[in-house]
Amino acid sequence: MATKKTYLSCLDSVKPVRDTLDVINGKWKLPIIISVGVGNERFTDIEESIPGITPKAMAKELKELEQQKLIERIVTNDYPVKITYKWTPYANTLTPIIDALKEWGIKHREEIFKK
Amino acid sequence: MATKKTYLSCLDSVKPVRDTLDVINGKWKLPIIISVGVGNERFTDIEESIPGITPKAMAKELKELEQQKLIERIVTNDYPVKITYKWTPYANTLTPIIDALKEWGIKHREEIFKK
DNA sequence: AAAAGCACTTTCCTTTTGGAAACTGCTATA
DNA sequence: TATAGCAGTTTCCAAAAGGAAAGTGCTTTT
Repeated sequence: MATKKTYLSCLDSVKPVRDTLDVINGKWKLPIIISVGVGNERFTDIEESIPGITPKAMAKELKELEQQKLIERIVTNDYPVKITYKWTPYANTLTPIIDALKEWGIKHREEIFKK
Repeated sequence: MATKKTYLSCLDSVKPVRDTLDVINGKWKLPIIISVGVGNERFTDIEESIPGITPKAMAKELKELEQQKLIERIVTNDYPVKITYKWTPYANTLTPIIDALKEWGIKHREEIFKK
C-alpha cells in the first residue's frame, strides 16, 4: 500500500490569508488606504502624500479599492464639481492589519540597523 | 505666495508598512511561512500543502525567505543527505501579522456570502 | 532492474506590474 | 490672457511575476 500525505494541512490558515492578500496585495493599495485614512481626500493630495506613486497607478488602484467597497468616491455637484475619496466603514476593519504591518516594519528597521 | 502642501503627511505609517510589504509581498511567501510554521519541513511536503504552488516558485521564495532570516535551511549529513526547512526565531515575530490577515480573511468571506 | 521519491533546475511562454512622459478638458486664479 | 490646478487618460516600454512541462542527479524501495 502506498504511503501518502506525509504533509500537515495548513489550509485553515493559508486560505483566509490568501483571501486577504487578494484584496490588499500590491505595492500601492495599503499606502492609498492609509493616506485616505489620515484624511487626504483629493486625488492630487493622496498622490503627493505617497512618494513614488504615479497618477496611472493611483487611478487603477483607486478603482479597485472602490469595487472592493473599501474606498468611496464622492462627486459633489457644486461649481466646480469636486471629487473626494473617503474610507467606507468597511475600511475600518483593516486597521488591525495596518497596525500589525506598521509595528513589524518599525521593529524590522531597528533589527536591520542593529546588525 | 504660493500655497503648497495641502496634503496631510502619512509617511509615519506608509514607510514602515512598505518596509514590511517588501519582505512578505507576493502570492507565496506567507503561505510558505505558514506551512513551515505548522511543521512541514521537507520541500515536497511544503509544496503539497500549498495548492497551486510550483517547484519553481517554491525554490525562489524559499531562497528569499532564507536571505531574510525568516526560514532556515538545514542540511543533515546523514545517509542520505536530508534537507529540512524551519522557522527561525525571527519568524515568530510575524505571527501577529498572520493572525490579523487570517482573521480578516475569515470575516471577509462571511461578508461576501452574506450579500 | 525498474520505478518512485527527493530537491530542485531549466526552458518557454504569457500576464501583470511598474514607470516616464505627454496629453486632455475643464476651472480658477494672477 | 496666460498660468496653474484638478482628475485623470494614453502611449510606450522594460522588468517582474507566474505557470506548464520536462529534465536532472541522486537514493531508495519494490
